[in-house]
Amino acid sequence: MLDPGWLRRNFEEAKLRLKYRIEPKILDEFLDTDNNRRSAVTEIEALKSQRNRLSAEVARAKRTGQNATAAMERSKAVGAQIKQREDAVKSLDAELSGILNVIPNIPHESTPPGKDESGNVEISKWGAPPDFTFKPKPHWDLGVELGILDFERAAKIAGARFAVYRGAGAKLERKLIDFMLDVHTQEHGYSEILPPFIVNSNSLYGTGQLPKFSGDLFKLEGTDYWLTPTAEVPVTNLFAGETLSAGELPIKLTAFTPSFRSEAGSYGRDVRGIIRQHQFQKVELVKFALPEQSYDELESLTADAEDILRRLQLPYRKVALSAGDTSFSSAKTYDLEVWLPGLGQYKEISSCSNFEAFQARRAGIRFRDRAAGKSKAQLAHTLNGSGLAVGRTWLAIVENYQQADGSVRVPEALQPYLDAERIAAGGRLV
RNA sequence: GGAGGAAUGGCCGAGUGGUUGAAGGCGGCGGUCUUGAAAACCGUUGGGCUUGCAAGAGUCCCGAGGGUUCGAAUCCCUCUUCCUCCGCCA
Repeated sequence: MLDPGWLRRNFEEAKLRLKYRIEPKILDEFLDTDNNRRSAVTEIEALKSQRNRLSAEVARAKRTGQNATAAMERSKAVGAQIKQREDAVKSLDAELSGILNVIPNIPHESTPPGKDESGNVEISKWGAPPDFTFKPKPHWDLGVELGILDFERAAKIAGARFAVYRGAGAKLERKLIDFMLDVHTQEHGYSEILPPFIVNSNSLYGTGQLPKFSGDLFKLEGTDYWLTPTAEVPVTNLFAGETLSAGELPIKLTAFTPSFRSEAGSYGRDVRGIIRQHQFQKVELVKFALPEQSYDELESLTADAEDILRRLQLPYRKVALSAGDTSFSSAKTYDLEVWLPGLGQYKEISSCSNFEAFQARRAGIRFRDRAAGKSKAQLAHTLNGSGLAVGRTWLAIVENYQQADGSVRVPEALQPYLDAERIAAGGRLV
């Protein structure tokens, strides 16, 4: 959520900077509703002030044994007026937050202009797509042939967009999680969190998935529980409603969780293989930072995610998303895209964003800088990025490291984890 | 799942309808004293919103949301969380 006061005072600037993200009409609605609300609030507070004075008068009269009937009558009348106006304020409040809830974050000045992915800017490229002496297979063929991936049985027990990993395939997924967590905790200075995989509405509201994107989520029937769509939700909300001290920032957390997404509206997209699933595993990086340091922290967070790709020797590129392609709550986002030989294209494997105070304002994440003599709590900046999406890393390895004989070489960095050099026919680790 | 109990400011803890945004203590900050520190003493010490150039003024907040009342931290209802006991369970 944007700061309504800032939006009011910088209205024209906001309109300009949000031009790729939202209809200007919505911002006009904001201004109207905000004006109406504020005049209603001013009016109601004047009435309340009057009532408080009358109540004090009653108290004084009763204490000295005088008749208080007149003041009580007047106070009662004022009370009736307040009640009436309160309903108006309540509905204006609801209207205003309804509007604020659909206004996306203001793009950072370094975010490229553009209304969709055509405005994205490639920042860098690392590694080269492997040169195959044979026609590389997509993982949905190779994985099934190796017996490490089973879609048919997954469809039987759950449905489309689910996969069963078997043998070396299951172990590869599990060890990738270990590897990523180890690198982030031991080399990059993150603390590991194992959060609930189920969250409540309030948490989803705090990070911005609700109220606008409920259709993308799985809700547990008859409860206020939702399957978490990303570890961003439980981990960012870890400090919801808390005031941190400036000295402990930045706080760097990493978490493994499965992520559950309904993928409503993505029918026909990435239908083959495990690129887009209802459940996928992910190692997430989350940071809480001081406002003045958050853009440096975005660079280092992105570098931490890139480091996993480099250690696995997977070719990738780094892309700055355009204003229109950046997600709702983010002010700036880098996507890391890994090369997939089966698809013959780069595909998103990590999305690293700085949300500035957009999530912190909703979730109530503050910090206080006592040392600097500033005792007033300010909103922290929140950031996150995948470090990495495990399922997509799995398939990137299978496709990039495939051999002419149909086996898959294990990346050097993972060999100690898998205690093997190759995934051979029949899904055997050798 | 059943039966009880609890929730007050950074922390502990008073407060059962009328200057209580909230006693007292601890902690924090500033000061006096001291070569310095400690102790002692004095002072100070939450946040949101509205309004105002500002100083200030107003309003709301005692787990959350409703209600009763001229007036609610105090009374009533619903919910949440925590604790104890019983049941079940990895």
